[in-house]
Amino acid sequence: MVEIRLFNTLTQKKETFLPQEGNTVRFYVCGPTVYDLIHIGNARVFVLFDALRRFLERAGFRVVLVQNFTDVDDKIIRKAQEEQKPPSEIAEYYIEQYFLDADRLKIRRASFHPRATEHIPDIIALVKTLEEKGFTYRIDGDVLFDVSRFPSYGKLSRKRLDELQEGARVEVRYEKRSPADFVLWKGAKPGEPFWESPWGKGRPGWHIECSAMAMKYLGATLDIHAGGIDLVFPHHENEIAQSEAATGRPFVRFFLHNGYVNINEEKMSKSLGNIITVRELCEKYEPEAIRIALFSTHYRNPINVDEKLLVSSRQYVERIKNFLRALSFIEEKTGEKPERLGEDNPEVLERLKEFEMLFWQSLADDFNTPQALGVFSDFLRFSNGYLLPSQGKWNEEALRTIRRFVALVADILGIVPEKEWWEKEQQIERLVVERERARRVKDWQRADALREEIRRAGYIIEDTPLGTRWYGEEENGN
RNA sequence: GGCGGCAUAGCCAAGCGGCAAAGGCAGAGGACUGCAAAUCCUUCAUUCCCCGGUUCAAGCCCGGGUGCCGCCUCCA
Repeated sequence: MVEIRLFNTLTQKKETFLPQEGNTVRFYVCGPTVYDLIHIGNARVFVLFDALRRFLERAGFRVVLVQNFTDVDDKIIRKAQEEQKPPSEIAEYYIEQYFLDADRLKIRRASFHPRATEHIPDIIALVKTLEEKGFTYRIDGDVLFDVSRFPSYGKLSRKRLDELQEGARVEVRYEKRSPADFVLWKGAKPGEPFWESPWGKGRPGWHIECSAMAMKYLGATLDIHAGGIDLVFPHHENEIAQSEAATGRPFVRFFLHNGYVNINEEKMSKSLGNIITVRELCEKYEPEAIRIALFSTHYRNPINVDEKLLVSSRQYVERIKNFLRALSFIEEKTGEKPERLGEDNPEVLERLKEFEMLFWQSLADDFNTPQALGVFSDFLRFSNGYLLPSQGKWNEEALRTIRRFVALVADILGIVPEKEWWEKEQQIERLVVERERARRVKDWQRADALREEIRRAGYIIEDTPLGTRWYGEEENGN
């Protein structure tokens, strides 16, 4: 197994990754606030860290992945008021929508998807601990965290409290002791959802839920905590403060943050009105193409999503499909006639193993997906050449190795079209067989007519010395 | 004001001191083919924003400059 290195925001360096204990990886990803459909920026986070998790699993680790839902918060309450519905209904609805989109994008379920509202007692207990240890103070119905009591505050984002004060142009509704102090428990205003607590009716503050749930499911110290780079400050900084203040132990060993998604060179934001939802993206592009687009830039760099990128990614999916067709075709033909199976071919096997190793190394080096895609491209070209019908003979182990590598890539990156697509393909087979019959009697007119019919179904055919293959034409989305 | 990032071919994008600068998309030529498509082969940056420096050796390190961008405020 190769050494896995990951860039740790805490140290600003690539470090060798190993779990704190045994081979279990305790992995927490900040999930969505469920007040709207998820957008491509959210998708980058979830696709990325789901893939990292799959990679770790293939590397032999047992990964416990926790991804929360923030299901009580100002934005949800606002939306609920606008729509005249209870906040819980809004949250429930968008959680369902999240899973629809996530499934569509082939994002696997986390081990746990805890919700803030289902962990109120845990949150209250955590705030209480902080209060008992003297890290809090109260203003009106709110409980605040006193950052001055936590000397290493700012260690993640490399900010100093005095600098924060200078730059701060925050408008506060009351006098906090420091602008960086943040709310742990928020007193309820009329009409807002609330829970009973030692401090009266209220709800969790903005950061405390992640600490409470992360520690509940994963223990005091996480191996990996991940999210978008915008969460570094203040969200993750605050999580560290409150968690470590409460437990006296390090909260996170590796902090991983991915870069922004820009749309047509602009930051994606509500105010610019350039949000692209996963929902609308999926109408135009298949999930594999979207994933390839997201993987085409290293995760820590900003990625610019535009039509060009998506179209180029779609072309790449077409290439993978063509390769899969060629592979299945040869597997079939060698299955039919075992004499087409040749003897050993050490150079081919060696080459294939090299691709696998390079692929693995790319991902092990701070999850360098663009490089991994490069390796996969080289593999595709090599394999396509090997699978040329004119080769005449193929080695059984080589074919198996090719299959195995594709399965590995599919399993980790999820960029290989799967069953659904393949089954659809089979429907076309009848027509192709019929056309072959026509060609055998040199009935070109009939053959071309059949080709036209196949083309209308969205497929293009190709004649080879071993018989006819067929390809999808410019398939997109769905 | 404080902190950080990025600048590589028409477009996208790896590269983290060492043979002729990955890969994708687009483009060009060839092979194969009844036609066609796919595929394969070849080709496509004497050069990595600019200027100095370190080194036997630099997109890769150091100094300076220019240009983008982000964070410090809810945000993935």
